[in-house]
Amino acid sequence: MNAMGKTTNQRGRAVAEGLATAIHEHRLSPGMKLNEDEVGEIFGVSRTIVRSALQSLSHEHLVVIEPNRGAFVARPSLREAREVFEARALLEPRTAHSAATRATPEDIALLKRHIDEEHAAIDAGETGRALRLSGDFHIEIARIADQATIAAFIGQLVARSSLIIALYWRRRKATCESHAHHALLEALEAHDAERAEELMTSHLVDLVSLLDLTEPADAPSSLREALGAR
Amino acid sequence: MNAMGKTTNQRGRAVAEGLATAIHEHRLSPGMKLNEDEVGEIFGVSRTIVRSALQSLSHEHLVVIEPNRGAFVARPSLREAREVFEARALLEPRTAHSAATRATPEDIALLKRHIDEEHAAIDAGETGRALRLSGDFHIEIARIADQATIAAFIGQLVARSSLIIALYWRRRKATCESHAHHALLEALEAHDAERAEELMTSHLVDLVSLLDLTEPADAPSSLREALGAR
DNA sequence: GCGGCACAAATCGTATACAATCACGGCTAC
DNA sequence: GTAGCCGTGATTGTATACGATTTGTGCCGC
Repeated sequence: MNAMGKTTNQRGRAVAEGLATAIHEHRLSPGMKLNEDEVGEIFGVSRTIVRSALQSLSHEHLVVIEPNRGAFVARPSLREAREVFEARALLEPRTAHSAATRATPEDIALLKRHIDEEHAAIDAGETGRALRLSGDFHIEIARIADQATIAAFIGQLVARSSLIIALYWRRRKATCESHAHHALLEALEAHDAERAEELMTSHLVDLVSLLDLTEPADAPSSLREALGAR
Repeated sequence: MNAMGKTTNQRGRAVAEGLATAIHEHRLSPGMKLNEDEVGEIFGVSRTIVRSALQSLSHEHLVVIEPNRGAFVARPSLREAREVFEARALLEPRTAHSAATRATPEDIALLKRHIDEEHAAIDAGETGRALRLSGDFHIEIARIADQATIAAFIGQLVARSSLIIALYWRRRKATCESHAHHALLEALEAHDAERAEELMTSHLVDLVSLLDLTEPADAPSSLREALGAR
């Protein structure tokens, strides 16, 4: 998730990424409790490592740690949800602009493969994986823009978006945004920076429009489900 | 530092903030080694806590943890320095715009007090404290904009800017930016969002112009100084 | 005298043990 | 029958101990 070369904490990082991926793929739902012993046993590490991973994720707002109560998958509030997408609207269009001017043929090829994978996942009914790949597409664009700092922010926002989608998605239809990604790809390939910026803006608007950011997302029900689903 | 309600890790958070403040005030210089035992002894906590704090700071890019070597105060590269200010240029003007539309009389009063403190610190020759307050001014504006997510990003960028200033500041003259802060305050008070946005943009440009982002900041010399200064 | 190797000291990485806190159950009293 | 209390179990918070890795030093050979 973190774009920087954080070589530290080999194992802790692995656990954090494992959990993060599970969250991205909606296999861990918002509100779920993350028991330290249990997570440790699953990943074959000690609580020390798990603790480090959880704190790391807490710093990315994917996990909330309540003192003496434990770690839970975060449940972004309505307000937080709006803020995250406002931040994305501020960062990503400009980043797409930069990416369009810098994208190399290799970058384009990579993005193409990415979209193909996305389609394959959708066709295979792996909605979780499709969702994660969909997010990775945005992160990849940020990487192409060659702005590690902004890319890191976008990475975090995309990750949080996954939680927001889990909570506030209107209907259960699959990600219908692959067309938008394809259009973006074309703009990048043509080095049409203005168009890429506009496409990204409208893509994000579309995404938000698929969310229901008016009511506070049935708090208890989802929680019970999640806990019961273990 | 972190705008969110991170109630976790009471003590670890305290150590992290202690170290962060020291970094902001340039009492800890880039490259300095942060020995776990030593820090633990200073703050009266175990290595466990120190470790947690250091990892937290590493996540904010204020310290770099090299595997099996330890934690060091980060030394932002030239490239990273440019990126940080590009990110600020992307985030802060728009944030100042929002802040101008939302600022309450209380907010204005708070900012005024802030500027006064800043001046007082400068007059008293406490350049470290002045520098920190100068950064806090930007964070306060982000807070007024009422966008916690973006404010958190700006907070991190401001913190990193402190390290960048420590490394790349051209001459040793004190922060001459208080005038810019005053002008910003007036724009906010007048709810002149456009002007606030422009002022923030030019303020950041001015800031960068005071840095020397052309040469890679004498790496060894500064490091030796820092380590020797302990 | 200089380069390279081996050993020793220091420091980090991880696991484990213990203490503190919280959640849940049953119990009693009203 | 219900509300409140207390004990027990489970889970987190912190410290410490031990193993792994690195860095510095001294010795040996060249």
